[in-house]
Amino acid sequence: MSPQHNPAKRPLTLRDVSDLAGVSEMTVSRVLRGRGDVSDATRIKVVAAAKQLGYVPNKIAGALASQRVNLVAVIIPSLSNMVFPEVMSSISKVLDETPLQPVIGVTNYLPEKEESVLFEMLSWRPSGVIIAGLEHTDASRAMMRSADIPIVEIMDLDGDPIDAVVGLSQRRAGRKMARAIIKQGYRKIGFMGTNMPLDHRARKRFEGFTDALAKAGIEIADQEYYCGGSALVKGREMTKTILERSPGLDFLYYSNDMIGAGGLLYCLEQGIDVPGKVGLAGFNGVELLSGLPKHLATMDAERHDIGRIAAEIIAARAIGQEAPQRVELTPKLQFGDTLKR
Amino acid sequence: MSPQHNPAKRPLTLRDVSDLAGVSEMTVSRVLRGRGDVSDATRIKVVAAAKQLGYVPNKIAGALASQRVNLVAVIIPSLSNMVFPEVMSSISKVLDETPLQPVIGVTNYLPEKEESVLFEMLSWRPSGVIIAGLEHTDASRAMMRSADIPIVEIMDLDGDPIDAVVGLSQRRAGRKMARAIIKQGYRKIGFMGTNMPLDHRARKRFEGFTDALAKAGIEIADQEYYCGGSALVKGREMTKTILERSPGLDFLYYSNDMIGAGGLLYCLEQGIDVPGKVGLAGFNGVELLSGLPKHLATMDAERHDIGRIAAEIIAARAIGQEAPQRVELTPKLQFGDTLKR
DNA sequence: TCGCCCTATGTTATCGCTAACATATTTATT
DNA sequence: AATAAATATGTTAGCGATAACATAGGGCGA
Repeated sequence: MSPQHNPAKRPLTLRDVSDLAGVSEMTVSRVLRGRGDVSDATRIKVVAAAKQLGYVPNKIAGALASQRVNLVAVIIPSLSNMVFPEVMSSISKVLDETPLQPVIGVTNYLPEKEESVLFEMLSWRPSGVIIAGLEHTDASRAMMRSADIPIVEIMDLDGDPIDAVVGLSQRRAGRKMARAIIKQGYRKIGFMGTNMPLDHRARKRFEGFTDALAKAGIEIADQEYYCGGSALVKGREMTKTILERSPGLDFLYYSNDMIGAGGLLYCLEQGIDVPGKVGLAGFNGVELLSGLPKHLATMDAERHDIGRIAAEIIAARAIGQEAPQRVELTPKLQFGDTLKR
Repeated sequence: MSPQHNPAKRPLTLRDVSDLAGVSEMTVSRVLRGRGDVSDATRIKVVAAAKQLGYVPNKIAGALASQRVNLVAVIIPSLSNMVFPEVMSSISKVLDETPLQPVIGVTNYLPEKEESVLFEMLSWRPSGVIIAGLEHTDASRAMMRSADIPIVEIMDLDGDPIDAVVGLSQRRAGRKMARAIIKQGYRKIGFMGTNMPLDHRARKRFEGFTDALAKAGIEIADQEYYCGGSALVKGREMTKTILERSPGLDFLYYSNDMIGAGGLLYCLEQGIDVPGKVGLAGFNGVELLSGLPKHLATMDAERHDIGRIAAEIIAARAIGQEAPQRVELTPKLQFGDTLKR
């Protein structure tokens, strides 16, 4: 019984199904949503009719009538940083067990784009919002505040949340790494990172990092920034540049693992003693790293937990349950093979 | 003039704005959509009122009334294979110039999941669908056929498209690589790939590959499959395994660049002469590769073009313009440093 | 056997917006 | 100045579903 071709090319409605099944529209609606009491006989008739016609319900009409939309807006800065697809996949895994569905919006780290994406998404009246970071335009904050749905800001904790927040203190993560580096006796420390003033999390990590160094009376000895291009290549290039310019460096801290991996490969090729002469560390714990000849020291950002917990909060609140307002995760330092211990 | 708090907690409607502005709902609607003639004086009043209230239009109601939804469903198997985020970003770039907006659905390579994701998306009545691959369940095909919207299947060409198709012949790509390898004199060829029967594109590439080898009287000398885990690590492990089991191999073909990169790193560490003693090649041209000590031979899958063209087709058809039904792209062989020439 | 309650179905009235048409009010054209 | 044409606004009637209420039969206890 394959779907019949609809001759009028008019989109199918409940009406078409109810006519074919010989019942009312309401009964069809009940059958297709599995709500209310319907006799087995009618149920079977209706299901058969819907299938025969190839009927696909119109959620737009359904949502308008029921004032319920089972979508969750997930707003992230980028898809090319693997961190975000990973967060997404944990979110999906949790929401798959619920009637909720994630809808992704990408901001490219631009506040104005975030604002427009948010506006667009809120205009579909989602059941909740998961959004990366705590920095938003005033208009964005106002929209989220007045939307009257659960909002979960993720990844970061250093700031003033709108509603719920799940993440780690990026400043503290930076400090933690700095202390570990100092403790191992490294003193002439170089930093490499993205030249992206709008990546607030990287910025805060750097602030925490320099902060802890300062407390130990140490200053960043040299630094280098990049933007765009293949992170692995850039890491390699920046490392070459910085080491040639400041041969005395004994540690290189990278704002992310990808450039760190590039740097590591460069050092290994050059026969530099890692971590003896120069120590290296990145941030994020990307899966990729485990395939390299040496394991880069890094700090796991717990992003699977972040995604999972954020989704759980939305799911709980969507059915009227209580949920935590603030969840702090603790990044774990992984020494790998590039940080003495 | 910050958004006032809505005391009744009743969601704002056009009505609220029109009351405040002292005009009819229709006029507000016209102003906010920028359609029809409205005098500057009224426009200013209305915009001010909307802003003051923090009004966000309800697209659900709008879409139902206008029978227009500016969403494009993009259905892909996975986000963790960087290929798909890259395709997505080209799609977004094109759609950003139009009123259309992409909505992502992920199938995890499961046909049933694809079917349910598709059903879910079609129930929102999108303006078009971009979907990876040509293999779908009968129900999925039926749904797409009767949806009466442009459907663009991407990435692959070997099969029977529902509507439009943009991609490359995966079989031909496999054959092309095989011929290049044979031409350089390699004869004992090992293959490594994912153990994923549902990745039809990888399967077809492999078929094309063995096909071309067979024509030259050569058979795959050994093979190894993996599933799950870090591709880079798996590539390394499989390479070790296969080289120990079949020391006579003079070429290793990987079904994707990530495992290829792992294999390359392994060979370099082992001091194996690449490409003298053993040649290597992967597939996809991921950006990552350019950061490795040697460049892996690969074949660029043209995925930025694929995304761009698919989006252009949808955008053209959405405004009633003609658009190509079939676009074949030709993958470019990149010799890199791991395939003699 | 009466009335009560449960089950299975139908009816009616929105949900918030926009298309299409109707109605002023100006401006242009001859 | 008279009429047509354009501009600016309002009115009405849905879009396709669902919530809430209404109703028709059956079964069952007393």
